[in-house]
Amino acid sequence: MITLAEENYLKAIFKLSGEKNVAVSTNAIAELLNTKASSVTDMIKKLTDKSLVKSQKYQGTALTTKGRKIAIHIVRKHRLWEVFLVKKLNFQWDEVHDIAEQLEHIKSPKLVEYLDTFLGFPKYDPHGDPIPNADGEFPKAYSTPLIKIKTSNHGQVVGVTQDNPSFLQYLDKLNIQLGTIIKIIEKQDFDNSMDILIDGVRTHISSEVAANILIKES
Amino acid sequence: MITLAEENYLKAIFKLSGEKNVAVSTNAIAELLNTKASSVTDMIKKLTDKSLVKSQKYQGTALTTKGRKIAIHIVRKHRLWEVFLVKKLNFQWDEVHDIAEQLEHIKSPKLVEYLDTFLGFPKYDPHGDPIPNADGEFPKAYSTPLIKIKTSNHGQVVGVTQDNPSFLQYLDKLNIQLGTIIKIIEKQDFDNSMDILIDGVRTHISSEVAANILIKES
DNA sequence: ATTAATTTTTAGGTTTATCTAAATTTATTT
DNA sequence: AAATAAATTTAGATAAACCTAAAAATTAAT
Repeated sequence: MITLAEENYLKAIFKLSGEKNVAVSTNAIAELLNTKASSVTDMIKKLTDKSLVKSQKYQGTALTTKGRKIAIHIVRKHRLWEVFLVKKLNFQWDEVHDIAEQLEHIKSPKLVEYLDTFLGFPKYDPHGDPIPNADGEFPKAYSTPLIKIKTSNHGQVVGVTQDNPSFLQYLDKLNIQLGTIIKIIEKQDFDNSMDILIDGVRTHISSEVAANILIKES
Repeated sequence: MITLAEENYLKAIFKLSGEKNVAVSTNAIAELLNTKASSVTDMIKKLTDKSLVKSQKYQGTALTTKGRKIAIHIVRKHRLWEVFLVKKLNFQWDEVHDIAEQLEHIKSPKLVEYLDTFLGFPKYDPHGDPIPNADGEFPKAYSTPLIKIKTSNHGQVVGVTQDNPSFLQYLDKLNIQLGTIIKIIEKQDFDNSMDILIDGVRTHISSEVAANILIKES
């Protein structure tokens, strides 16, 4: 049995080590979890005993295959619940994080898969982050949500992750269609909105719209 | 802040004391929560300090208005989540208890109300149990335990007062579901067991089973 | 109305996940 | 390369929620 605290540590190490699964420092984990380095050392010992992380004294900590699998599963749950909260319960996308942080710890293998089915197997969460499938595989990066594209980069619209009429009509009005070339001019940190260039015309769009447009970078 | 353990104690005391909010014994709480009487005594002290229960040494424990309000809110969440799991995610009614037991502890006032709206403000959960509204009021009760129904009378199954999987599966086997019409044919005084008629078929059930089936007389 | 049985509480421990403070190891400066 | 700074670990405590065993209070039985 994996405790709630253990799950949070695995998730934190996963977040810090990213794709490459590099070793992360004790202090980095402590800062992310708002706890003390000594507490982290204690927990790392426990996770090591359970073969969920590999750690060398003073040299940092990395997830084992087993630990990584669990971490990805928690991320999967978190992002699926976020989709549920926004798409089904009509939460704003910036209200859902803390609730998903609780829901991600609900234990029931069936629940996650039923929820995924109910939501129509979404590939991205409301923030544009990719949702791993039941096998822990992330969607291949043919496309990236517009919101994740870096300033001054550009790419082609290859899809959307929302299909309600008002959203699509709004895209029409912005002259955004499949194949449209979009360039990021400027991003606002405080609300994640952005200025983009479409056919030489500068337009401002909200983070919510940007999260639902899929781009193939070029 | 109320902890998960505290919430479970409040819910247990609420379940045991029922409508009348009578004092319940330490042992009864311990048995329901699969814990020891000494642990219950410890927790009662803590809940007393927080003004959530009132307790007299050796004389039992009852909820305060504040404690009762919290307990009812947990029941509300539990039952709304059960509706979600059965109606939206297509779980069977006998699979949802353990999951709802986890979901009921998610903290977010908005979440419960949005969920209620999403579900269309249901009045009963999949087991026929009433769902209190946001103000903690239960829909008016109109049911009687089968065991209290007089011989030769009949009525319709509108709920159960127990939701462990083996009980529910047993009901399935007896062809007893919500809406089933049951007539009392004969009662055994010495053990309170009874013979009943379901769809023209005579069946014998124990008092324990009869005590947990809610009937609307007709 | 004593005695016996049961229930409840108290006393003292255990485990999990924290913490502070001190010691140790590694990294950075001069 | 020695001294200083920073990062990490160890040692010892604490609070929550549980436990066992023994003492105390209540209830039931003779």
